[in-house]
Amino acid sequence: MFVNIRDVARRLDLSITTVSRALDGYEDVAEETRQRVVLVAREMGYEPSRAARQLRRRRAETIGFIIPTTTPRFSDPFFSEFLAGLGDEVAQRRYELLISAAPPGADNERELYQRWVQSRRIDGVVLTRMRTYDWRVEYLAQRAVPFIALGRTTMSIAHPHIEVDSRTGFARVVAALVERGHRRIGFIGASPGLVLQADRMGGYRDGLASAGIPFDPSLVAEGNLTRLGGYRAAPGLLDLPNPPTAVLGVNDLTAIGVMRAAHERGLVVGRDLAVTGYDGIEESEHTTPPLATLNVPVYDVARRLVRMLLALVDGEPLPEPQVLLQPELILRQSIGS
Amino acid sequence: MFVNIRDVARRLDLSITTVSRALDGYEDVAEETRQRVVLVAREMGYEPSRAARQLRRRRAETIGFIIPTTTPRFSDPFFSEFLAGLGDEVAQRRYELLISAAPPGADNERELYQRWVQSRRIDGVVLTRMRTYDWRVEYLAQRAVPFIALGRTTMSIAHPHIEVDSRTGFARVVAALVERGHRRIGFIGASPGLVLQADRMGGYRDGLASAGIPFDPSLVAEGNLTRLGGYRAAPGLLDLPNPPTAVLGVNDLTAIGVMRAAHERGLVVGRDLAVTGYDGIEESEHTTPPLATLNVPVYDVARRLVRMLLALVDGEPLPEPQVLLQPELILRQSIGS
DNA sequence: CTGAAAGCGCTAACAC
DNA sequence: GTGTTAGCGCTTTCAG
Repeated sequence: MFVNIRDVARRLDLSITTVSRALDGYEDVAEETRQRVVLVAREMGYEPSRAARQLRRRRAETIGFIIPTTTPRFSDPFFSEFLAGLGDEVAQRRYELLISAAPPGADNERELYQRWVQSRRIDGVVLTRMRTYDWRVEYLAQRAVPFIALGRTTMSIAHPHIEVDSRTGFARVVAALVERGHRRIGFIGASPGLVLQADRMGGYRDGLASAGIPFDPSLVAEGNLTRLGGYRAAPGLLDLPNPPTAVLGVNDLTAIGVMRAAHERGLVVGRDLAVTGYDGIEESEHTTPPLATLNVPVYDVARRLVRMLLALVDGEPLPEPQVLLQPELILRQSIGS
Repeated sequence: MFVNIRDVARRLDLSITTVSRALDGYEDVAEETRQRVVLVAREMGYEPSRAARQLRRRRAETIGFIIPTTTPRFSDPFFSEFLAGLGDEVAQRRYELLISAAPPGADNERELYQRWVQSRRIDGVVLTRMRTYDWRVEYLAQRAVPFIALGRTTMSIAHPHIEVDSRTGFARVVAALVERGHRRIGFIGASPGLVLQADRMGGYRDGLASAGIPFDPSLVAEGNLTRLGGYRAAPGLLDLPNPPTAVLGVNDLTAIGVMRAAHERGLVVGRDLAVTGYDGIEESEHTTPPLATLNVPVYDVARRLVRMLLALVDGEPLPEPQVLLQPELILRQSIGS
């Protein structure tokens, strides 16, 4: 049913070696032969068996990514865009992308990584949502499995990564709000084990400090990076006797949940309450009112991560193993005009 | 560096055959031996090489799915949830999910499918966004590659699928709107080559007919299933001298785009204009105001599709090869109260 | 119940 | 330039 290299060789009256090399573009094949081979192979619809090739080459030509999920359904658009970036870059390099999902820190997650590594299923891994102590970094480093991270960890092991400077970003958001007259500014964060929480909360506090506003712990609540998390955490701030006039969501989804809660209380976002997010997901542009946010070029970052990772897989040194990017501040109506 | 079956066999002083069979749970291995093998294998962190196993078994233990993308970034939350469902079910069966993205109908898309099939990279395929004439169905059927579709085609080849009865759903939405006094009801659809467009538009017309409202082509516009598409198509209806009082979006994203356009015109959705969507994505619950929609149990449908597909891969006949589900009508404030 | 041996389809030394 | 050959690591007859 399937055409294999032998069939092609037979048809051309050549050895399978020559066919293999011709198709892989080796130099030591006569140009004319190469062309004939390529032509016939295409005509016969020949495509090398991935399994055989992987076995022989001892390379999976595949990289892995595990989507962090809390509920069984993941639905953070951030990851949709991230996945698209990974997928496109991987495809262009003729690699493949293996995807799975697991709750961060669960046994399940660990088993998945181990299985992928042990079964030589993947040549490298992309990590996101880094944790302050992250066993993945330790495990992969120790096993010498190439990996690249979106964000750094606070661990002693240095690892290649791209970091978006959300700390500075959040400080800038606070400054923008202060400039508009806000003094009571709240923050709805994420799980404290995440580096992003430490960073963004840090930026929030930096911003307050710069403006000479004392930090008030009652204006801080914890969400879980989802709309629902923001929606549920919001009352803790909005129903305060002396509620904040502005709320920073740790990401766009959280902010969207806050907007909904505000709306239900009859508050007009952008007039009675300023709300901001982070990530710059497409949805932020279409909320009512449009959401002010810090935009991260997720798609491009994902592509760049893949390029870095594949260089590592090929054993090439990275010219710039640790990249720092600035998010772009996008002011929209959710903070008034 | 990696443990292979030989290492395990040597350590146990057994043949690799026995190890292989013990781990695969064959009956003809002494229970005591089996236990020893399992124990030592686990201890050594042994996991069979996927490539070798695939080569020998002549099975990839992988199914493929290509996300339909128009822009380089896909961001329809429908597919996030769909992917999560596929991924979870596949993982549970110890299969793998291979993902890529391509614009529907592009050469690129065809090449991807062909490559996957020819390189024996996958054992089966999941299809979505079926087209009225769909070459994929023809190609896969002819190659005897197992596949399962979300939605039917209008082609002569019968194929296993799960269909959500969006036609009846849209008719019910129209009925709900008519009941609320609407007579001028618009529809923003998708590309005419899609079965979903024919179905949902059909349901819209059925609904009008039942209510005795004549069909008015000027109340129909074409989007592209994205927020932006809805946003851009909306003016064609909203800026009419005699604009509709209700608009059906072919999916939730389209509807969200319409809501934004309405908002920009100073219309209050739910009071001045009724808007409805389709899919029941999480976002629909958090829009301002929350969006009335037809909910599809995407996650569960995806899991079920995988179960059906794996049965096909195993050569089992499907007890129910063609499934029809009803979407759930969720009335929210976007159509008033 | 266990082991020897063949071979999945390919790539890469190594010869010629 | 091209061909011969030896595996990659596993599963699966087939003997015993």
